[in-house]
Amino acid sequence: MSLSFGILGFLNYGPMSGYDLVKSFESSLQFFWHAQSSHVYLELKKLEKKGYISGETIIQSDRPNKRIFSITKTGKEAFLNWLAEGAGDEATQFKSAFLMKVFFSGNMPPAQSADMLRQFKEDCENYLKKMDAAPETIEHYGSNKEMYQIMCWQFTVEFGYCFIKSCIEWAERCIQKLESIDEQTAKED
Amino acid sequence: MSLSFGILGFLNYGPMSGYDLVKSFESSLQFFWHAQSSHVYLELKKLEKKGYISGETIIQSDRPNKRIFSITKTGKEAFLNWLAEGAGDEATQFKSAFLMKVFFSGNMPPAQSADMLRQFKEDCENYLKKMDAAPETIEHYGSNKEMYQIMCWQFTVEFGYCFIKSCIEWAERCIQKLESIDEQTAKED
DNA sequence: AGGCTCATGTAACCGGTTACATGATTAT
DNA sequence: ATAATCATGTAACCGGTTACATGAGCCT
Repeated sequence: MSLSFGILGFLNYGPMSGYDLVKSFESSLQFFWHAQSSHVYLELKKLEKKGYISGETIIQSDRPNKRIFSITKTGKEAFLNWLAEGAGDEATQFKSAFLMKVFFSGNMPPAQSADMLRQFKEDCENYLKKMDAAPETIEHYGSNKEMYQIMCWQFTVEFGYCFIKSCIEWAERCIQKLESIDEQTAKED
Repeated sequence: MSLSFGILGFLNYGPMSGYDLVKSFESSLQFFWHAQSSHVYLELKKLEKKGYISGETIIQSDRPNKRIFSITKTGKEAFLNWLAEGAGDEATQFKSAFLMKVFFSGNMPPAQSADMLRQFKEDCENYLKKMDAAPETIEHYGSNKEMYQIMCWQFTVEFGYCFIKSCIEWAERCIQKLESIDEQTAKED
């Protein structure tokens, strides 16, 4: 469901091909929504059937032909309705197989749990570095409307940034606690 | 996939029925993994077929009969292997339809975006309250082993706590920014 | 010659959700 | 009476993933 609204959202900025959409997802939403190209094309078909978008084939001589999709009036309405609905309870709910692993990690030696968390921390740090590499989203803006648009994008970036940072801090605290009980256990033996 | 490992994890603590499992999920993992009862029963069937668990029917006179499941040797192995695998890259990856909405919220008036975030903040605060209501997980522990087990559970609780708190702070910052541009826009008119 | 970008798809599968069905006992 | 708890499932569906297929042009 959400992928289709993501597609509508991008097409609302302007017409583009399935290929372009995949790129757009990769370069912006990828932090909290990964889109497989196969899935995008499938969803485009469904959206076209529903009349939310309309596709136009463009014949190219030097490159493969492509289909450019535009959002229709009904599509725009559906998208705007989805936005206006606001955040449901899914907002506070988030699934994580990793946390489930942490929950059950009492079943392996503390040292191993600590290793897992160290790996997690490292992954987070690498993620942070990747984010720092491309910070130049806001630089200058013309109208207020444009600034507002960019601001909303920036909100999600900030969220990701804070999230990852708090993950690292959390992992550090956990590791420390695990190390201290590992020492205790060693003494007891 | 992950639900089945969650089931194995609980059964590794001791035998229980499908109904008990649903309760266990609700009372502990529910923050980051919600399990539908229908799904649990389906998964139990699959796990039994695989030989990871074995069920025994218990006839009750005063209540409906039930099936108590125990983890088998191969099941235990599978579970331990899953744990030992460590956190994959899914750990840093997290999906959120809500953040997608925020990303696209430049398409509705700033005041409406602010409302959405206020709602989100409120939901988070309610969640926090619910968490505070049941903090008495750690009280006293016998052995170190037991303490370690509880510690791992506590890690996930702490994660949830920090996560929600940082969500609230983030939302506050966003709302403030939105309010300031809303004032500006009002002046321009 | 080999790999990258552009470009679009199909088929099988799977994990999970929603809706529905049943029915006894126990507590209010 | 009525609601809640105990207890287990089936069927339809859906969103998403994985693997696979194709093929031309461009850059090194």
